[in-house]
This record gives sequence, structure tokens and C-alpha cells, in this order.
Amino acid sequence: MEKNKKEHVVRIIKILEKDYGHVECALNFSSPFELLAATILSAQCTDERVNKVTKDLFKRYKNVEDYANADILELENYIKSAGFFRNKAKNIIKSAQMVINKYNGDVPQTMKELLELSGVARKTANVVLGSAFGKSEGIAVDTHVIRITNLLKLTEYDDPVKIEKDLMKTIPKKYWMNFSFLIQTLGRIICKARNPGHIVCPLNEICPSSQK
DNA sequence: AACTCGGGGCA
DNA sequence: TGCCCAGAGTT
Repeated sequence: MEKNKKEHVVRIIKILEKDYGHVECALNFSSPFELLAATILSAQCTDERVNKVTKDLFKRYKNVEDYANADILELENYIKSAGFFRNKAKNIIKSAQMVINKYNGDVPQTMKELLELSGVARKTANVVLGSAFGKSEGIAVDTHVIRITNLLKLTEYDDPVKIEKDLMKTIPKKYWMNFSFLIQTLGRIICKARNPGHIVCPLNEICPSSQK
């Protein structure tokens, strides 16, 4: 029973990997702090918009010190189109200062420590742990994951904490990071919140919610 | 549990 | 032009 559920999820992952690959992160970054900043920016914002913003942002600010010493109004201006820019600018600067003061400039690599940074909750921490360090402690659950795992009947709740626990039981650990990436990609391109593209969906043979 | 924080995309 | 989308923090 439990074994069948695992095989079913792995089958879903394999199908999505054929279309969307193994990149394991939708955000562009070249250092752990850049990924942290990009992931803080991705709250309530699409990854495409974040990548547009970080293109210039990462040219202006080169390292953790640059963010820690940033003028908040200037930083706000760079990230404006990511939304909630006042909160996010404050959070990025505060997190940079904490990384320097508490961790000697290195982004911490545990869930417990990451959650203490500002602008970082479980979703962001899971993305950073998985994509920057390959040290997943959980599964990044965003609205795409909630919507799509419920459609697939892998989960049956709206509570992200409950969903993450359920998924951690059924998904083998080595797939944890890529699972979120693949579901988010599917959600962005095909299985949208409004008007899901059942006809062109690579999962339409498997998905209980797909009309045949 | 409810509220706040902004901007972009689409009808 | 108004509605919907996408997380974290505070009260």
C-alpha cells in the first residue's frame, strides 16, 4: 500500500522530469546569499519576475557585505516590481547583517538557523537548503504544490504544514527538491490556478482531476 | 485566525 | 479597470 503510493509519486516525477529536467531551482543565482535574496523576493511573486529583478540587482550588489550596507531606498528601487518591496528590502538587509554577524558571512545550512533570518519561513528555507546546499530537510510547499498535489489526490488539505508532512512520507528524499521545482514548473506553464490545461498536461492520463 | 504588505497580468 | 495571482510577519 505505502509502497504503491511511493511508486506512483516517482512515476509522476519521472514523467515531469522528461519535460522539465533536473535543474532543481527556477531562480538564477551564483552564490548561496544570492539564492537566499532571490527566494525572499519570490514571496507572493512569480519566479520569472524575480529573475528579471535579480538581473540588475546582482550586478549592483556583489556580496553579503554589499547587501548588509545597502541604502534601503536604493535597494527598494531595484526590487520594486517584485512586490512588497519595503518588507523585502528590509528583510534582505537584515538577513545579510545577521549572516555576517552570526555566521561569519556564510549563509547557514540548517532549517533551524535559516528560519531565524528575516523574510525566511519554511518554503524559503526549503528552497535554500535544497538548491544551494543539497541538504533538504523538507519539501518546499507553495501554492502550486498545494493546488496540484490536491488535484492529483496525493494530499487532501490546504494547510502547507500538513501537506509537507504527507509528501515527506511518500516522496523518497532524493526527489524532495526537484519535486517542488517540477510541480512549480507545471503550475506555471500548464496547471495554472485558473484554467488548467488538462489537454496538454503530461499528467492527464494519471490525474484524477483531468477530464478525458 | 485575521490582517497587512504592492505590483504585474489578464479579462 | 477591477480581479486574481504569489509567502511571511504581526497582532
